[in-house]
Amino acid sequence: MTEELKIGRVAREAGVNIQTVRYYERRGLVSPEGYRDSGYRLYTDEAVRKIRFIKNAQELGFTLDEIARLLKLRIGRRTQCGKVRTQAQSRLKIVQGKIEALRGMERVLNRLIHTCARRGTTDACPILESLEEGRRRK
Amino acid sequence: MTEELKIGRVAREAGVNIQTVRYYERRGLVSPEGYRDSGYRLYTDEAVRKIRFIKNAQELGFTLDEIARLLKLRIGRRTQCGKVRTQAQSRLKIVQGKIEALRGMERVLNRLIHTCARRGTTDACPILESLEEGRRRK
DNA sequence: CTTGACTCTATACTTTGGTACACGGTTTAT
DNA sequence: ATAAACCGTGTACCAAAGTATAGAGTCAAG
Repeated sequence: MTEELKIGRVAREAGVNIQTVRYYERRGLVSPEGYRDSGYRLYTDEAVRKIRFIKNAQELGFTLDEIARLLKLRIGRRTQCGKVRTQAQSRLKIVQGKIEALRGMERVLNRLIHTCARRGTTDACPILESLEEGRRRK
Repeated sequence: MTEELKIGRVAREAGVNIQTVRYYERRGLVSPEGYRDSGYRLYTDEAVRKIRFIKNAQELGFTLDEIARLLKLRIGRRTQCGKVRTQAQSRLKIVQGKIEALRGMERVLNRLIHTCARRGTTDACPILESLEEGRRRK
């Protein structure tokens, strides 16, 4: 069976501060499974996974509000499937846009690394050439 | 020839506030090409492109400090090529990591959208299954 | 059965990335 | 030549996402 964890353990395993765990609870992101009589919060390891997810998603430029919406994306017996699909589709577009932008960066960085190996200088600010798809070009 | 732009125009074209442009200058991200006698800043359209880059990069989870480093990545006549390559390589790894994570999200969202179309419910929190590569799996 | 490690709530402070005045000088279009 | 629209510096304020601290209660290992 999955052990019950107290907040300190959860924080340590997820690599965040204890206050952060409580902060996420206030923000509606991660709730304890239950409470002890003393008021101590009790978690399962799902909480640890959630917090790691949050941290990763932040690195990808999502805000806590967006992350909350991502975490709530699931289909229950009673949930309107249509709403979930709509949400998921709009999130998907955002994700795909980010992937595209990052691929632009990847391409430019690769070029920079190789240009470097052979001849000399690059122009003014090579990285600018990424992330500019679909704007006026010249 | 490329016209000279005053700060208001730059801000408008890049879709940010004038104060933001000055803020970026304080942060060492975007500098005017020169000044008028009156003290007015004068820019070229490179500034507009830079600011758009900054905004895009922020959406991808980069901080202003990281973005400053990205913008400085170029090979000059006198620049140590090795240092630039090292930097570029480490940035590249980060970019590729983000792409991988986003692909995980993409996969899960796609699955969710299709699961939705056919039968009913998904498990507890499907999105958690992305962004978890290389940790304990059960 | 005590002592050190842990937890609780509540409040205050911090950092990052901006925004908003206030007050005064400059440009430009009529 | 003058009003509307800009720009300059300086200072203050804001929101998001934490972090820190105080004061008090709880747990668990010897």
